[in-house]
Amino acid sequence: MEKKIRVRFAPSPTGSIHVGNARTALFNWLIARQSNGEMVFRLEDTDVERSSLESIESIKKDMNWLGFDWDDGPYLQSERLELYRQKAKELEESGAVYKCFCSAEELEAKRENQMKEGKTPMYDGTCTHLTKEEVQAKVDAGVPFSYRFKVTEKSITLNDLVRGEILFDLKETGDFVVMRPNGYPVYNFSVVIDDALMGITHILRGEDILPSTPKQIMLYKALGFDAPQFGHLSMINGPTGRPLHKRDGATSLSSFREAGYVPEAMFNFLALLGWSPKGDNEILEKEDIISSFSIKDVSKSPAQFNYEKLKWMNGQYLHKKSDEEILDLITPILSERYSGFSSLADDRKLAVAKAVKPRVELISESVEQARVFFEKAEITEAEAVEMSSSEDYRVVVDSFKTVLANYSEIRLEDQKAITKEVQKLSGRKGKALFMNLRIALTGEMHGADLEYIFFVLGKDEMLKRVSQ
RNA sequence: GAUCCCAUCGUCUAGCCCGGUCAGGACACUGGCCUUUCACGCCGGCGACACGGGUUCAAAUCCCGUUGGGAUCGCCA
Repeated sequence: MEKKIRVRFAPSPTGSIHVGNARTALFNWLIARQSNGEMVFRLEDTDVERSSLESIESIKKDMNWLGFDWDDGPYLQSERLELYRQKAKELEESGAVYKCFCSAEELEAKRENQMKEGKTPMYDGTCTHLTKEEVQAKVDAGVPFSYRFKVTEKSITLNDLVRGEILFDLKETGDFVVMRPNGYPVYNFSVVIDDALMGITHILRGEDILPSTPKQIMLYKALGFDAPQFGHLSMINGPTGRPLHKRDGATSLSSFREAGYVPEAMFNFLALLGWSPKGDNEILEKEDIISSFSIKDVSKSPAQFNYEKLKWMNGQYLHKKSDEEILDLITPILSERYSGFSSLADDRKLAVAKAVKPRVELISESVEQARVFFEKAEITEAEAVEMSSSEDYRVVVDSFKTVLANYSEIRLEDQKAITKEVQKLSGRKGKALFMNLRIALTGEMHGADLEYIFFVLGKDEMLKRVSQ
């Protein structure tokens, strides 16, 4: 029987989740959920300088928002330091790693030199040749040291889940550090130990770490562990076609949440970033994505983050929502922006939601789309200006006032009858009737259905507006 | 410089493994329909196999090369 799939999401808590990481997390989560597997949540906080508690909270919040859950963790690497140190000692005993006394400055200088000479920068092996006595002497003298892994293999083959077989030439790979002098492990070391000990079977991650995968494979071997299955996902490009960068606009998950994107849309969009479903339909429910996702259908080439399409997709999800759901979403933003919103009766508020729904792709756009219900715009459009000074306009408005006098309360279904009466009284119909009414009431030539405008504005407000 | 990855409409992609369909879909753009306006929706249009060789009756698909883009080479992750 196949071993149960166990994946992990292991961000470093150095800020809010980036969409690229979110996509990676999603793919891992998907293969776990579709196979009754497990998800481990681990925080790679070995970089003391950049890690923060706030970041951890914001990551959890983002994950919850998207609907990712985990079965194990969160683990903090900073709490497992003893483990890494112990493993480093074991490797030293087996001869897989050795103490390196070179200082950061020396190494930096050497590296620059190698670059200048056009050579591949790699460790020159200075400390490999130290005798036991020399090592002991330096340790006694208190010279700080790191542990370096001795690369003996000439090449490594990786069978990548998305890229197939890859052969790495290790001739130019120098011995690399696994433990820093301060006792903290380097990424390559702690991931391997944690992934192995936590029983991770599949690792889907960005292709930016593809080049360090052979190092990790060597570490697995040296430590006596079986390596998991790796799958390297392509990078995500920004609108310029270059890797997505902060200057391209929003890149953190939280910024999308704050901009009014709904999690279903984000989830769907992220899934399509490199993966494509079998059929023609791209709007997919979470359950559909879970059941149909396959790592085999993941693209090898980079995907560009298409903000336009995300927005469209968000609109698709918004349009599918009930009026009540839309009302819940727009209430905070509209009550803040328009003082009149809160005092509206519930059925009027719902009418606003109904009117706004098909016209927005982003909840934030409801401010603009609902404006008509709270403010009359100045008539600026040339054609509107022209119409509003016509004889038709005066006649329609006068008739409208007359008809309105017979009403006290306006119900949603009254609009038809009212306009019918205005038509009879004014003798105007079609555009001359409806467009003039619209302009008189809203100041604009386009916007929500008159039905909703009549209902939400009510008699008094309409009278006020047409007299302006 | 070295190692590795990638290459189909403007963008994301299907098709490639097992050569033969007008190279299919989505966003964007655009024409029309629906609608008392706009929006939504529906129907259509525009638009791509990076280049060069080879194999073959036939190549987006198989092979070789070229070019272009990207990642990495760290005591960051």
